[in-house]
Amino acid sequence: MSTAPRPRNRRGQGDRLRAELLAAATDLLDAGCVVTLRSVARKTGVAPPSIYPHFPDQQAILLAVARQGYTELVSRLRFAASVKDSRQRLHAICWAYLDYAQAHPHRYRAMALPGNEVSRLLTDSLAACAATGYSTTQNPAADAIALWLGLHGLAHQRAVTRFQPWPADIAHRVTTALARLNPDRSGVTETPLRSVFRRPGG
Amino acid sequence: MSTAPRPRNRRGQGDRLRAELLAAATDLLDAGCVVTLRSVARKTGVAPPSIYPHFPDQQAILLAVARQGYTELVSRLRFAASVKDSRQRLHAICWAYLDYAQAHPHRYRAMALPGNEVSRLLTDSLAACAATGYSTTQNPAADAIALWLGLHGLAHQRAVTRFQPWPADIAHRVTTALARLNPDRSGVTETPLRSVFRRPGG
DNA sequence: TGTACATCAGTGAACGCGCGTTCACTGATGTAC
DNA sequence: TGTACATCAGTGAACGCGCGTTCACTGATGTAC
Repeated sequence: MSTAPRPRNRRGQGDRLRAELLAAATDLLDAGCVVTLRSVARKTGVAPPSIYPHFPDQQAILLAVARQGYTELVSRLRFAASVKDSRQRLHAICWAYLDYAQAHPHRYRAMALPGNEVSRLLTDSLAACAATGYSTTQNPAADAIALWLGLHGLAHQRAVTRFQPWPADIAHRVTTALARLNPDRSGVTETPLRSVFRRPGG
Repeated sequence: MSTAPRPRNRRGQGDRLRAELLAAATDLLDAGCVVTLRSVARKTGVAPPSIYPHFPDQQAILLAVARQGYTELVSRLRFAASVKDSRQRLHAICWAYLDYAQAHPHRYRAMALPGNEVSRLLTDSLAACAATGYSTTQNPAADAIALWLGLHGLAHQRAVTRFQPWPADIAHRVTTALARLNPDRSGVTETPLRSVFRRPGG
């Protein structure tokens, strides 16, 4: 299975390799493989030293992957933040966050989340929810951070462990509680928990 | 600096080395060093092959460290669960959890938390809080998991990032919200957030 | 329009390193007789 | 009480491997004249 050798970029297009390396590193990470300088080179179809003009060392590659992942996550959150109704907007942002983490668990784990941007988006929606009376929060900024930390806990634990005997509405529980949303049954499926989750002494 | 050679265990005491290896691996992990078979052997003052009678391979060592850490964490939570008042008990458990994670951040990260035992302890206290009227939870078991995930998010993010521009009462916010505790100002310090945390547009 | 040359994009071989794991071994110590 | 022997606790040297990084290089391609 000798693949055709990767065609060399034209003159002036050298930066394309950087993008290819980044994509290869992302693929390796997502596949749960070790991201080494040599594995990235192999995956890209390039000799190991070819990486150096583009990245100073191996951890710079992983850093770039993480940064790109974070940027992508934030852009999805921003899109979710375009929902009109403040309560639905808050839910959309939370769901987008959890979806992204679930879709790319390894990538999510590798991201050292600064959280500032996430919190800012959540703060805006949370403040809007407070203004509309959806939320009883007294401090949207602080509760936005609390909400983000809750989302992170759920997202991370989902990314780390395989079997999760949690109630099906766990995400809803975490978000509504931390956002201090008033009880509102619209669109909420109260799943029968007994099937997936055994209550103590029950 | 040639240290005196480690004295060989007496006959029948061979299992002591296992404990020494485990302690060395824990120290290395806590110090943020790489835990390799050879580094553990070095730290213990023993030749690399000496490990094999005690652990089948390197990841078995790390697994044992993680398991021991989890056991220790749970025992601390159990101790915290001896507090009488249900509300204070819940807080004690949460605080013990966060304290342990903060005291051993690397160890905490290495622990693949099963969470079952943690959730069980939280469920009991949460059910007690509901009975006393402290908490408005309708489903202590499910909310205990939500609470645990929130604690995990906070603990993990604390363990991962250095600088955390979060409000000082963030732990209190996360726990009370997820435990659905009624507002109760007893013993709660409402810290001035403006100093550590900038509100949007403020 | 032709050609010499600089530059660009990437190669191939080699290095030293720490790793996990194997093998045959050593010397102390308890035990059977 | 003495002694041969089995066992135990651990060693030392060696292996093959993949790693990050270096070095001098190659060949295509754009550009100045």
